[in-house]
Amino acid sequence: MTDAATSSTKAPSRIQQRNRILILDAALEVFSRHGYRGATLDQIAKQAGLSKPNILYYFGGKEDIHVTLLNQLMKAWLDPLKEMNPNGDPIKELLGYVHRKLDMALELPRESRLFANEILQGAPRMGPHLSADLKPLFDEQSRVISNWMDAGKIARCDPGHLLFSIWATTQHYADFAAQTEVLLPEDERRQDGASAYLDQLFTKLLTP
Amino acid sequence: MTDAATSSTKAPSRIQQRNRILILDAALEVFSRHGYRGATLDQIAKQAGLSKPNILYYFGGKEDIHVTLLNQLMKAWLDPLKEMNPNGDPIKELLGYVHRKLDMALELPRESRLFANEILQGAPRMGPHLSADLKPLFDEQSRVISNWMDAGKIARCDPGHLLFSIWATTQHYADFAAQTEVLLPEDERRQDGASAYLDQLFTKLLTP
DNA sequence: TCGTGTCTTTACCAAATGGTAAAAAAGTGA
DNA sequence: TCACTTTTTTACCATTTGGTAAAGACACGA
Repeated sequence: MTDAATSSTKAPSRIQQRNRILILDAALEVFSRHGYRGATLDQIAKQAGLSKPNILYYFGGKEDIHVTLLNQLMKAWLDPLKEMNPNGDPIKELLGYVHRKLDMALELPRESRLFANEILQGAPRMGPHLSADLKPLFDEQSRVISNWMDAGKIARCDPGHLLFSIWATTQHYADFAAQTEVLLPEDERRQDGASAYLDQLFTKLLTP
Repeated sequence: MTDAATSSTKAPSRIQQRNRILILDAALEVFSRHGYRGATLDQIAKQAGLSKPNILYYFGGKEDIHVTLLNQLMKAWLDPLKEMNPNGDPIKELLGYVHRKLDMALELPRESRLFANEILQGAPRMGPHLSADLKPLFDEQSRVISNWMDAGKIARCDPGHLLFSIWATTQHYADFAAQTEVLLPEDERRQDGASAYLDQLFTKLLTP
């Protein structure tokens, strides 16, 4: 057999599991910093502590690794949005989403940067995913928000742009960390600062 | 003389001016899409309609082109922030800044993406600039905003995070355009949508 | 302990990449 | 027109990059 990556046949061995995780973790680090074209297999190999040919034993190639990461990412990206409950308290639901997103950005900055890099480059490998997976969910949740507004439970605003602004403000703390770290003195950089501010921002917007 | 880029001696010829602009414009296109490492001189040369050695006649190298772009960018980036007038009407001044930033993002998306790429990668070439140029201005304007709050002219909130959220929401429309273009149907993608929404968002936040 | 399949390394490639040398071409002023 | 400078092209080069072939090393059940 030439490729351990083909999950077609049988269960992966202990070593396979460990090394695939090692590789994906290293690749996440490198891709999220340099983008697809800027990343090299040698960097990934070094970061993973494996040789380059060994990496190509587990994955079909550079693109294969990148695609695998992007697929994993898409799931983690959509889940918090799905958790919004149409029957819950609207403001609580939306603020809950804001905080979930912020926590994700702060805890998984590499994933956030990987996503940002892909979109920055025009989403060459994730365009289809966006249309097929994100778009329907986006439309659905936009309608949920719209209904809340129709019911007078939250102030009226554009639901789409509302979601954009939630994404923008939360992911900013991961994607632009290099900037915020320069601008905010270390003692002001605690999570609660951002958390409290975003709470205030969106509470004021949504309160009727 | 070996390098037309050395502005040391005398005024640049018509051809020099034209070609340097051609190259920088092409480089902006390529760097903003692929980041520093992902961009190649061949791409830039092709985009500029010049040969690679010809490009290296005008610039010392890949890094030189990139640094030149980054320096130009920093100026354009700081100017809108400088325009905030401490003696003007606070809400008007801040909303004005929001709109200036949004206009910039929509009119100069490549510049915005170049900046985003650089920060995403950890600001390896712009860190010093951030500390030396952006930080003082950031601190100064934070203080101006703080004073407005002390005077009771706008609602109290964290000035630093306020600026972050302005940057995040406005630049989102440039940096994540590939995403918004998928999510928003063409007829809803007009600038006024974003403009009106951001106006509402920050007006509500700042109104005491 | 042996054999069979799994994993890793060594030694390579062809193409791409940033960059250079030097000659040819094109301007330019007298 | 001629000398002189500026600009562009052609022909390279060393290194890096994604990827492969094949031989070794290793694990593990019989």
